Amino acid sequence: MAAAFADIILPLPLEGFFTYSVPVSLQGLMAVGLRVLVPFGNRKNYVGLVACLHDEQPQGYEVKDIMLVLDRKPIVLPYQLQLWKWMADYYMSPIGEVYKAALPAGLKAEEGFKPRTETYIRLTTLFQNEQALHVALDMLARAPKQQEAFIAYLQLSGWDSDDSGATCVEVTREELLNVSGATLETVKALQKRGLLESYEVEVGRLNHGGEPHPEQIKPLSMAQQDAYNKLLLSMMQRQVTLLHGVTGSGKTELYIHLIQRELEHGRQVLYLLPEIALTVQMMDRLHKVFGDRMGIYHSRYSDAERVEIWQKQQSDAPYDIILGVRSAVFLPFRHLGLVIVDEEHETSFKQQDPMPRYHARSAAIMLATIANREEYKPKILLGTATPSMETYYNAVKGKYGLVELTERFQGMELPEIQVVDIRDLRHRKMMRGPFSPLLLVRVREALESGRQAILFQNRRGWSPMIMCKQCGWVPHCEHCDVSLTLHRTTNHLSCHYCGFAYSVPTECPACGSKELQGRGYGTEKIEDQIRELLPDARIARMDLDTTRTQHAYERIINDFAAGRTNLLIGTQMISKGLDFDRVAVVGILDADAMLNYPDFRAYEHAYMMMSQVSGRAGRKGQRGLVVLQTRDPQQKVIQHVVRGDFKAFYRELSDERLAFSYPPYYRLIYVYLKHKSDALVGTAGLELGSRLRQWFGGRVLGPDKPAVARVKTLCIRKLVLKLEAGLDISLAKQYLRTAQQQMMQDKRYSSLQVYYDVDPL
DNA sequence: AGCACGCCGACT
DNA sequence: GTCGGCGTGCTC
Repeated sequence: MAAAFADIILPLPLEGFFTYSVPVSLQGLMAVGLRVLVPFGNRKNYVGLVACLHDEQPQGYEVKDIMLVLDRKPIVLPYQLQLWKWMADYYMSPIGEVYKAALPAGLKAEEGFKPRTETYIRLTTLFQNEQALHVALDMLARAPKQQEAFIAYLQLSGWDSDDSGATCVEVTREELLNVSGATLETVKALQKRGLLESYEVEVGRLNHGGEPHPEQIKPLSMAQQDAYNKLLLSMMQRQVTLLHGVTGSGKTELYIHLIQRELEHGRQVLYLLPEIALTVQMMDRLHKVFGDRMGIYHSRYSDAERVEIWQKQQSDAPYDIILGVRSAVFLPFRHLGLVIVDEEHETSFKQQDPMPRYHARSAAIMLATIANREEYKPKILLGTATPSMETYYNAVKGKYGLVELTERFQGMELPEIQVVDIRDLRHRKMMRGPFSPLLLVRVREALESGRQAILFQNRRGWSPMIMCKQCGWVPHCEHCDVSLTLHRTTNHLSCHYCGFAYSVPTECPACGSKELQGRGYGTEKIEDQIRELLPDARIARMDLDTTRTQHAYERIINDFAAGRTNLLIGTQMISKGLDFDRVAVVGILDADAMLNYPDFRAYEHAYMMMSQVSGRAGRKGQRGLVVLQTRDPQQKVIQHVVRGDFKAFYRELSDERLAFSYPPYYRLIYVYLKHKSDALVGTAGLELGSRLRQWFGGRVLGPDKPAVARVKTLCIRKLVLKLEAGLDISLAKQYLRTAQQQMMQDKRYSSLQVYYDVDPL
């Protein structure tokens, strides 16, 4: 009965499984979903995952033995493996890459993870009596810092002279340091004197206290209650429902009621949020309601914490709710009832750089389709104020249910949007740098009346390029075909594609001129210029550069939310699901940059970004204002944003998408070729193109050089495949793979990289 | 992805 | 004559 061979998934970018033999001694321990240690190559060992057990003797190579079985019970459930396989197949990515993305690193490492410990401080036994303590305090008379810290310890521990000291409260070292203001050195000195000693206690990283307070669930407004009823009805009829609610309509409150309902039925909830929107604000709000029944799965948390969540979800007492980012779809659920994908339109739900390039929304729908099939089919709720084209299309066609919330909670009004023609103003010399007079006046008014303002410029750095005034020379990256962005705060030029930093030249290497000037505006320059115009403003800037460190992001948000800063400048980071109460004015400085982006999604993304950032304006009591600066006020996307008319925008854009064969009417697959040699990647592109045209005919576009044709010293070609609805997509992918394999048999292409982006954003 | 093997340049 | 550059090919 016991199987002799096991197909193993290894954390490598290699296609398929690797077959190992199961030594007799391990045969009783084997099961699908366990981790095993296996040898690979000459000297490497890897932690792999058992995908399949069988008795089929592999041919053509010598099979190696599994060395060790690392788990008693499977850490990956059968339905999860099924999800992995779907993902590998659908997104054309090796299953090893899916394995790498799915499991936290600690579970793939050879040495297990170490439990975290906390350092505690206590009195040594010698000093656990009143008399000894007096001696101790006398001893410290000439060491005031130590005495202070010692007394602080006694207070914290609740040491009472009536008491023997045995019932003291335990004190962590960190707590002592925080409360007493003493340094680590001082405490160590006390240990050296033999007064205090430290000890380690293992701590769970989870369960930070706080009981559920179901009474805190707020009652729904009339409009919300109506939507709630419709949601329940829709979710009975359809697997996926879209909740289309304007910003500030109180979608979160609806989610809370739905989550509560799932918990009452004994089912689990997965609440997915985009990376950036998963803020302390949102975590606090849900934690207040659901307490320890909710766990958080976040990339800003340490890997060890993610390992613990994974293990807890495997245990008999898992979290009922997981609030998490994209990768939380990989967590094990035993009785999933509902997946909420909040801010459904957010592009960060699609993984871009390391493979697999998966979309968490699609993965969640697949997850619900295959998980717990026999008892209950989980439901999916997609929530947003600006649905993606794909989702809205599915809702309009009736594939998804659709529930709308059209009014803001408590009758708050949507902001007024004023369009400003900056081309005209520039002609009349009325612009102050990047700011129109209207914007400046309104921002100044807002700040003077104790309210706040946000300036949105979707470009970080000082200026996106510098140019020689004499000869027009522009510095480019050595590794990528892009101009370098000037960063003045750190005084360097930076490539936003590979991250490489260069020093700023003092003179033009082409003509020797010393006049190099920045062209265009990034957030740094905006900050600098507004500081000059509004010297009293308390300004904060939020972009990739100011949020590099651990808590910088939270600090900036909290400072602004609390009013410690009153003018926030930022990139698209500031448009995402943040609630502020005092924002009177939002300025969109350069709408055209977004609209002119060379990509079929440019209008969709521009509409989303502009409406989302506008939604930050105006909350309690006062209607907000958005100043939208553009060179083309009649531009149709801008007009739709001004009217806040998503449906009209959708109709118009979807007509265009149909006419030009783009999603949601057609599926896209991008094929990328990369190689050091531009000539080689050029011929490879042409060859693959003609091979693909044999199968797909006119559905193939390219090869083309993408806008940035070289990244990290690799030259790139891109082919686009447009597949109409109803075409057998898995067959199409088979053709793709076959064409690639056939071409790669040519030895010239052996070091050519080929990869795919299915459903690109 | 690693890692080894292998074939050409500048060093003790 | 050797050390080491990274091109090529393989890993159950």
